[in-house]
Amino acid sequence: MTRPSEVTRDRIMRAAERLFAESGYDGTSIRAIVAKAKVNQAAINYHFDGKDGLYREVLRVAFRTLTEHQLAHAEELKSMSREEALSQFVRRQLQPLLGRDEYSRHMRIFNWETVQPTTVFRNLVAEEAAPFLGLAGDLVRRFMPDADQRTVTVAAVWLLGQCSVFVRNREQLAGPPVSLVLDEEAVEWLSATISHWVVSGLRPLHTN
Amino acid sequence: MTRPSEVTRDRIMRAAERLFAESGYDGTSIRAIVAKAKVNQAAINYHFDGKDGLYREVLRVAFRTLTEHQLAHAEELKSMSREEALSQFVRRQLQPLLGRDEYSRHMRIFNWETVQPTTVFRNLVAEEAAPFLGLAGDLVRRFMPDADQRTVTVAAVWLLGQCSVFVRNREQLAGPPVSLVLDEEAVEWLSATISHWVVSGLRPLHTN
DNA sequence: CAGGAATTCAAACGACGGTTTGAAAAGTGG
DNA sequence: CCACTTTTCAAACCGTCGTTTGAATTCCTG
Repeated sequence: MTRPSEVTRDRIMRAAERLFAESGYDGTSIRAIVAKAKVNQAAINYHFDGKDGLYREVLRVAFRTLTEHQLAHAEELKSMSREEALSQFVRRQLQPLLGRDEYSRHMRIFNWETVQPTTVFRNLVAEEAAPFLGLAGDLVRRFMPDADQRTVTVAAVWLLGQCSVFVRNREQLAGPPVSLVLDEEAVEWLSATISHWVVSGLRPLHTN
Repeated sequence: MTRPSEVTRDRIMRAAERLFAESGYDGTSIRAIVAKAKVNQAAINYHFDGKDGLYREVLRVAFRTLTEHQLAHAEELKSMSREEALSQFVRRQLQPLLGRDEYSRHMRIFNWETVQPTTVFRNLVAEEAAPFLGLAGDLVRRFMPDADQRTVTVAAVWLLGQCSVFVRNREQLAGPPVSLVLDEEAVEWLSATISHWVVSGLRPLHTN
């Protein structure tokens, strides 16, 4: 309702999103957040009911913007050929490799959750991951129209894994012994290569 | 050299390995370790020079046993057909899906490191991951003998990613909306399916 | 078995974590 | 402009953390 209180709330959210992405929940102290946001220490408890509530909120908006961002292009994919659609999907998945934008920050927050998910995160996944996984499922379904549901679901996870291994281990892959360069050209090549492997891998399943 | 001190050292190592795997470095307190190991609190500082030193040691043996476990079967793979070798490799990668054995504990410790690697871990990877990645590279090389080095390296990472997505997200995949069952039969089927996709994906690269 | 080194132990230390407090300041509506 | 609510603030509180300490105990060796 009131304006001035919203700006501190926003300052906290911005700082928290960056710090949580950088160091995770445990690795980020309230004092670090308020220092970056230049607000008083008690402001977090006042506006978010403590660190938990703040994290919950950060996680919530990250999840929302991410799925919206993906599902917004779901329609476009349907008008393409299955190969082109899958290629576009892979390209979008590898996008975080490029920069330190909002998208890659959100991905990084989720990465912190993969080892030992918060209850908050578990619920978000159970509720909101279904449409996203369904999108991936629809993509692979076009390559295996006669496959059973389990195969399609596994194929969807499998597809996501091929992209996420590069996104997740970006920083390690950049160093030795792999020393992967990650400029726009390289990411484009990577997208094309992976897409090709995926398409080739899926196609024989229903032609054999 | 002296015997009795070795048993407390070992008790600490066992407890620490389990707790670090469960909750990560930050999430595991020295007091929790000594409680589980039933030793005095100061024992960790005496035997390992503090929490850092203990973690370093746990990480070291985990890495060693893991790579030894993999490289021990590297020779066997060479006598198989490329398809069979790759299938065996995938099967081995998916092994942690089954139980809470030592192998999956070690994998879990490494998973904690993927988001923000410790210096200790970075060094271990830089030093000792090369042979393991080389093994994966050799496997895919047999499917693309004429490919350049970058393509082979990326293919090796790509291969590992297809397995690790299931290992890493095991617990989440077990719940909704995926609800993946993970008994021996299911893991066997998963290995076969992924192997098939990988083989089909790689093969056309040099036949086209 | 004595002597010294190695190991165990309970207790405390200092630092840092999230949260609470109560008063001051700023904003808002009549 | 005044009463009232909302928001900010500095300080302190309380718990947990990793580490240190110095004495007690156990172990090994000559």
